Amino acid sequence: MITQAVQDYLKIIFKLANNGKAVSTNAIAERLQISQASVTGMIKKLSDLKLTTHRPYYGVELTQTGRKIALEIIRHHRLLELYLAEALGYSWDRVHDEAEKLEHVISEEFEDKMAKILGNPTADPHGAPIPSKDGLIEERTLECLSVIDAGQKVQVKEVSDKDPEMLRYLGDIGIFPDVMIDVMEKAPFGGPLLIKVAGKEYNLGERLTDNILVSQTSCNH
Amino acid sequence: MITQAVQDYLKIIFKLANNGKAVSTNAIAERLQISQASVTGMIKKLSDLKLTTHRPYYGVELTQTGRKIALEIIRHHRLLELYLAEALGYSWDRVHDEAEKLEHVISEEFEDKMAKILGNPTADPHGAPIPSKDGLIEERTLECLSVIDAGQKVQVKEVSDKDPEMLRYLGDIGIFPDVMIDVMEKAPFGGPLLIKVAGKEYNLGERLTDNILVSQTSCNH
DNA sequence: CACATTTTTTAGGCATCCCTAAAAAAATAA
DNA sequence: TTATTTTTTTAGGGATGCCTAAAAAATGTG
Repeated sequence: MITQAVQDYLKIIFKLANNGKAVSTNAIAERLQISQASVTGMIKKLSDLKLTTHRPYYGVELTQTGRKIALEIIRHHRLLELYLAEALGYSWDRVHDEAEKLEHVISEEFEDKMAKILGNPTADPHGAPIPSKDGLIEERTLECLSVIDAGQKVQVKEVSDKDPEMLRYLGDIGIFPDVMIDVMEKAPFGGPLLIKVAGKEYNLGERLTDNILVSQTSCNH
Repeated sequence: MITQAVQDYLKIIFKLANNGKAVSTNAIAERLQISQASVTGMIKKLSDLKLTTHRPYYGVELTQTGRKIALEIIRHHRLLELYLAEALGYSWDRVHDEAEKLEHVISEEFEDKMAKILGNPTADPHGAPIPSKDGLIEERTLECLSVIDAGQKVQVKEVSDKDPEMLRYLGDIGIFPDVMIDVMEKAPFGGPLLIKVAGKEYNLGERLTDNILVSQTSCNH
């Protein structure tokens, strides 16, 4: 039985793995805010279910099946975020928590109907790619705004959906996916970044710029 | 903590109580398809939580708080059914199962947004009344179509949402809430009812007519 | 290499909510 | 009233998924 807990583990393992790296049980525990011992137990179960492989003191990796399920949940989540924003009028800082609960219970039919109504979208309101129905996800190599040098012009591709307060601020200053940003100045030692968006200048701290993913090649979306 | 199991118990107790009658643990067990012993245990817990009162061998009743929660869940369910039908294009035989899962996880905000989009509706696609936000539900005294005598003209008010196959058949022959039905003949001993809907005649068995609620005073809806 | 630190696992428990089987209480019938 | 039947409860367990505390394995340091 694929319980909600199992789904959450698979999802987090997928996200932490990034490009297929093995994930420490430690990292999983921290992301899920549970004890390390609990993770050990669950990982054993997941591996019995052939959803993960585990080499102790090395890390956890998803199997083909585990990855498929993870992507299904992520598809649910991101479609839901977009649907909540578009169809129900949610502000983009409130979609994450609602989607987090709904993603585990909606049916295939619900998923398909949302996708159809939204025109088979490829990105959620925060710019994150929506996996396709058959488990493919766009791989992109984006950079944090925090590592961009002064004088560069970049395009916002994605922002973190975790912190509602941050999202509200970003919305206030007009930072959304696809928006162009001029990096004017960069203070040393992780100091703030002076940027220009839509003609206005702002100083952004590192906690913010770490959560904004951009591409320098302003490839058209 | 109001778990999903608790919500399900409260909802079923409310439905079985009908007009505030005490409900046997037995009846709850049957409706929830679980053992009687399990119900006894849960009822003890619900009563500890002050959500029900229980007099052994007499029955279970909801407290004020228990009733409030039950109506909240029922409101969620019925709003969801209507939303799924109206906004997502679900057929009316498929909304129940989906709503059954979603009702436990949607937020107040989701509830409010659906209600607003739907124009604060008062009935779900099967005609069942939607409780108001503050926990009031329309009380009506309807009759089963199965008890109506030949020669009567009645208005459909509500049909059971439990059996998808039945709903598809009812839809096929044009029986929906608000539709008028002429009862032409009534065979004795629970025999079929000959009815006329929209100019066409059909023989309906008791299993069907027991699940169609009508009013004789064709009060305008 | 031996010791300390970090990371992970094992051991033992707890809460929830379900189960079966047996006992007890109430209702019904002879 | 006594026996039978029905209904409900008690007793004892199981699965899931979390916990803390202690043990074990790997890694880093002098």
